[in-house]
Amino acid sequence: MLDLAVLGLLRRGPRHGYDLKRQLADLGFLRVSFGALYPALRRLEKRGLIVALRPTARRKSYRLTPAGIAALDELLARDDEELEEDRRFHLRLAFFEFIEPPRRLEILRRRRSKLLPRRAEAGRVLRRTEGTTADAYTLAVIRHNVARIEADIQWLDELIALARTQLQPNPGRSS
Amino acid sequence: MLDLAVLGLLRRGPRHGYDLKRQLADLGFLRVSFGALYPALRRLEKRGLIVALRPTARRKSYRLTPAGIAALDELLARDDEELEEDRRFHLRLAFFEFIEPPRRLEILRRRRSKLLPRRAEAGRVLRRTEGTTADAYTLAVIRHNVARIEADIQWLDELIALARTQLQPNPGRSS
DNA sequence: TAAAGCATGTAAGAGGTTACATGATTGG
DNA sequence: CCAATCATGTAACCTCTTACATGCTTTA
Repeated sequence: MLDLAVLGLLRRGPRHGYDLKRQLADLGFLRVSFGALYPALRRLEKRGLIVALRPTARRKSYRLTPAGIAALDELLARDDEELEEDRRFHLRLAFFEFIEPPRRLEILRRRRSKLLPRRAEAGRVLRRTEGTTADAYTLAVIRHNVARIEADIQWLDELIALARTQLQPNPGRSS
Repeated sequence: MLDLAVLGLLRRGPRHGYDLKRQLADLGFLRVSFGALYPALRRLEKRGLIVALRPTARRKSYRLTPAGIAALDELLARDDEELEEDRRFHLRLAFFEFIEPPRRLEILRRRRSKLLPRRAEAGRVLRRTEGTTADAYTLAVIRHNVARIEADIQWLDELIALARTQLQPNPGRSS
């Protein structure tokens, strides 16, 4: 999770630890402490996925190695996860620029197929709750859950359509 | 995090571990493994917050103790968190039925004040990206981020209005 | 009665948080 | 020059995931 985030950010260009933490927070859904970040950078460096640029200065910037790029590609392609589904998906989304169009389509479709049963379950919960004496507040929360999943599915449909056009931008012509 | 979720679910009535895992998954944003859940139950039992009902049967159901209710109240009231902001908020929302109306209003307003700078930052990212040669895809993702935060803020405003009416349901009368 | 699902649990290892320690740089 | 912020790092502790082990209950 953190590895994926760090490799993805470094793919955009060299960064130092302090800066990475800031950008991680800017993603909105991934905050991390220095006690997690610095050891993670050491691990990645030891595995040869990143290298420190100026080890002697005040700041220690890191750059992705070819092996790091390959590792990022592998992490972005993988999708067997059970836990942390939502976060991983949003993280992939943040780094979609580094994913090939055909793979994007796969990821979006898989995500859609995971949201469908959730919408069904959320709908069941809503119908079940509407029959009880739950207060207006609890109902609003449940309704919002349904609406949010619904909106996400619709948005996914738009992205899937867009991804399909990007698959063959100009049929009949080259480039 | 897990403690809060378990205590909240048990506040609705006695449950056993296997069932708790299912209901946790039904919340949509919190999946947990048995290797985390069962030790967590033991910890909570050792702290006197929950008690096992029928320790000899196949199923081991737990019930909240008065100390458990107090601990839940304390966890729901607390809001100093930096990490896991979004998840904790959604968890609180799921257990809003156990929070006093005045406290609800506090929580919603605090959440709102945390989303505002995020919207600002997301907007900056969008304007910055629109000026570059980013592909339609990346742009759609960024636009969606802005739209999602915007929708969340609007929804919060509705909930805040609702919470205010619940504060004094019938002004002028008692109960 | 065999298979599938229910249900609880433990051990090893990975990774995270919190708290602490340290020093450089910038702004008042 | 002093305070605040930038910046990196370590150690203790805790919790989670993964993998494994075990036994009960329902269904075909």
